[in-house]
Amino acid sequence: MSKTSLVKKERQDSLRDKIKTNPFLTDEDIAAQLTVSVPTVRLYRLELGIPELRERIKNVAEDNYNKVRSLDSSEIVGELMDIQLGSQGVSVLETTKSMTFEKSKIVRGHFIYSLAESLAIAVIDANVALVGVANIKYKIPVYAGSRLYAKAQVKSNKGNSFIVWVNIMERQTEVFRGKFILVALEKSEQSQ
Amino acid sequence: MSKTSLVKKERQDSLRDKIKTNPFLTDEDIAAQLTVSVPTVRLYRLELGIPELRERIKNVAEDNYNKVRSLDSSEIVGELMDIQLGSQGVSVLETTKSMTFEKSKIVRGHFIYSLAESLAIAVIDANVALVGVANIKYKIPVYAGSRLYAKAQVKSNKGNSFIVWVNIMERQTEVFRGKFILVALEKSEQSQ
DNA sequence: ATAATAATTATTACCTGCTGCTAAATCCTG
DNA sequence: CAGGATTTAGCAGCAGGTAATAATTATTAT
Repeated sequence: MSKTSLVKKERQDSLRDKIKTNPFLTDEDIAAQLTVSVPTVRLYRLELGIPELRERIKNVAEDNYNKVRSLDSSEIVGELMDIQLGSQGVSVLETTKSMTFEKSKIVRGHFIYSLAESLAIAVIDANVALVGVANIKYKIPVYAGSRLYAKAQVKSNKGNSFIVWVNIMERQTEVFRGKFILVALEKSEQSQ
Repeated sequence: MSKTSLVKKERQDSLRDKIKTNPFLTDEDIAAQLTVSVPTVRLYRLELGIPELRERIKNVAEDNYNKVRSLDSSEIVGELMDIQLGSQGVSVLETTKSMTFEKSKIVRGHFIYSLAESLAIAVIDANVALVGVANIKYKIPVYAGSRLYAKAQVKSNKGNSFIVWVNIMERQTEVFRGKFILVALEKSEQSQ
């Protein structure tokens, strides 16, 4: 209400912003940026319910730990349930809110694609395989919380070229189907 | 060389594993799991060059901070450079090591697909759009560190259905091309 | 069996980035 | 100038360590 309150509010907003854009700042860093003392920063955080640096870092780490596993660096997206190299395979993905479009709550296509693509690659009996061509169809939208079953079948194999069909089901409904033409760069140990 | 050395090595391997699968363990937790003392765990970490819990958490957080922005919850994969709704758009993605297959160091297709798909969706003049069909071709492999330019063009628009072509270039070379058939669930504010 | 060596454990001082608390100083407004 | 709001200072204590030293406990070769 008073002039001071406005200044305070502005500073608190600024603090919130700074931490949002960079959660790796110590109270000391923030104090310097806002030109207030460290105790004031702590007071502000307390008032705003913003946790300390280490908590924030931990939150970022935890938030992303599973996500990243599910999409970034793991060798396969989803969980491999069953596989017969060179023939067929099954994998499963539990969809979550973080995979959806905010507006529509529908799971982004690339998560479904990734499930299919990585299964197609896994099912090939080769050390290194790349997708050359993919023809895919999303048949019905998928919402967060669905459990997606992907089934891949190797349809043909001529030399280094493989054709793999992948169908993704949610319960009894097919939500996706795709044909992948893959190229093996290296055959499996078996044949080396 | 000695029997003890083997025990030690096994324990150190086990420690490495445990931390790899769960970097959120304190030395105390680890000590309990290995049934050794806390100082031993510290000694092992020192010998193996594994940093302390807080460092590890920070690394996970930092590693993923940008990635997640680039692939999970952001509305678009890559950075949108230019867009004319309903007509065309350009986005850019810097590829990193974490996007590659470990063995071949080639960028996983789904990152490229995601760049293309999200640009195709962004370029449509609709609030909510979904991919129905995609026909895509990966022309040459992409390695970590490449800067990928994606260009999307809306080729046709009949009712709620759109056809968008996306080409992805690395320098002067086309690495990917795809045709997306999209369906708009809701038209943009403009037409509402 | 025993000295030598490796491996493990204990102990202590110190560090960062805090929390929680109390108290003092400063600012602003009426 | 009183009086509340706001800011700052100062201190004890905490988690999860580092770094260093010393003591204890295997293990092994001889």
